[in-house]
Amino acid sequence: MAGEAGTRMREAGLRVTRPRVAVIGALEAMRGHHTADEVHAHLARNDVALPRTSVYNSLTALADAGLVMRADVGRGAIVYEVAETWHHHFVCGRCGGVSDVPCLAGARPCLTPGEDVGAVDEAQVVFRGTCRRCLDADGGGDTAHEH
Amino acid sequence: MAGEAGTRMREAGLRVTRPRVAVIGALEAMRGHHTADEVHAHLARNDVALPRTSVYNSLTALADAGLVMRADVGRGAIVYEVAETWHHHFVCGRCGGVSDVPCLAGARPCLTPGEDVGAVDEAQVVFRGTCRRCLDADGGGDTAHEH
DNA sequence: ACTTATACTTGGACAAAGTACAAACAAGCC
DNA sequence: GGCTTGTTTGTACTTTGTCCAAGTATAAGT
Repeated sequence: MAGEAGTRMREAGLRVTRPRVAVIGALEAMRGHHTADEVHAHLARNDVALPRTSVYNSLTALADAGLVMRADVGRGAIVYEVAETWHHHFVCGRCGGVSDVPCLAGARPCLTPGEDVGAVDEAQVVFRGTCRRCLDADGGGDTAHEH
Repeated sequence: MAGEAGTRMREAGLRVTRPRVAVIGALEAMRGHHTADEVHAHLARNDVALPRTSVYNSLTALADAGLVMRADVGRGAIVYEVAETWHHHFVCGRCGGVSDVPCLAGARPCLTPGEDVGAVDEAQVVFRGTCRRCLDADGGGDTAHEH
């Protein structure tokens, strides 16, 4: 598992180092979306004492190499996850939870701007609203939007 | 102009206060996308000394009320602009510039997730890539993408 | 296996962006 | 004019992330 990640790193032109292996391992173990700090905490819990800076460095390197997916969902911090397929995110404004939304196209960029703005590498969509759980917990009473 | 903004605030159930009028006025005067700090600096330049906190408060209140548009383009800070029509953003990874991309649908939410995730209020799309100006300035030399 | 170049790590300090809180203030209603 | 309550304001603080310089270890060369 760690060896497999190492191979992918080497293929991406990255050196296989302890922090990177640890970080990608943590993301695989945690599943879902996590901030740099959450990765750091998870590692600390598992007796892998990496400096905060190293976690940031590793995440940046791995994300740039395409081994993990970086998503800014406007929750304050950027979240990372192991990259399988390209997808989008739904953010609940009430509980802050992030869930995946499969990308209809599957490939990047999955949308194109109507105009010529330059070279588009990717289009990230962030859906905002209230998740099903918060909706249910609330009884669905005050759903009075009037944009 | 300020009166007109005041009316809209009152309609949105907000009190019309000096900081809010000043902030919305600054955004109208500046046009384009600006961070809270840029608004603060603009006001300071025009002899309107608001505390940083008040700028944040006002922007948050105005954005929540729908009078200004909040966009997280992952440039570090959130940018605000006066809300006319719903649109998306293109962020240049080289120069950090933000440009508008008209929304094909025009109404919110302009996209829907394929799945049922809850109540979706809006879908914000962030296009990332290299803007035309940077592309031209570069001669298109090192454009080596290989996702 | 030994050596070497250099990519990477590490720690500490730093900067930016935003939030929390409590007291003072003022907008809107009577 | 006076009251109620939403806002403002200033300070302090937290969170998130970057910079730097010295040390370390990876991968390649011999």
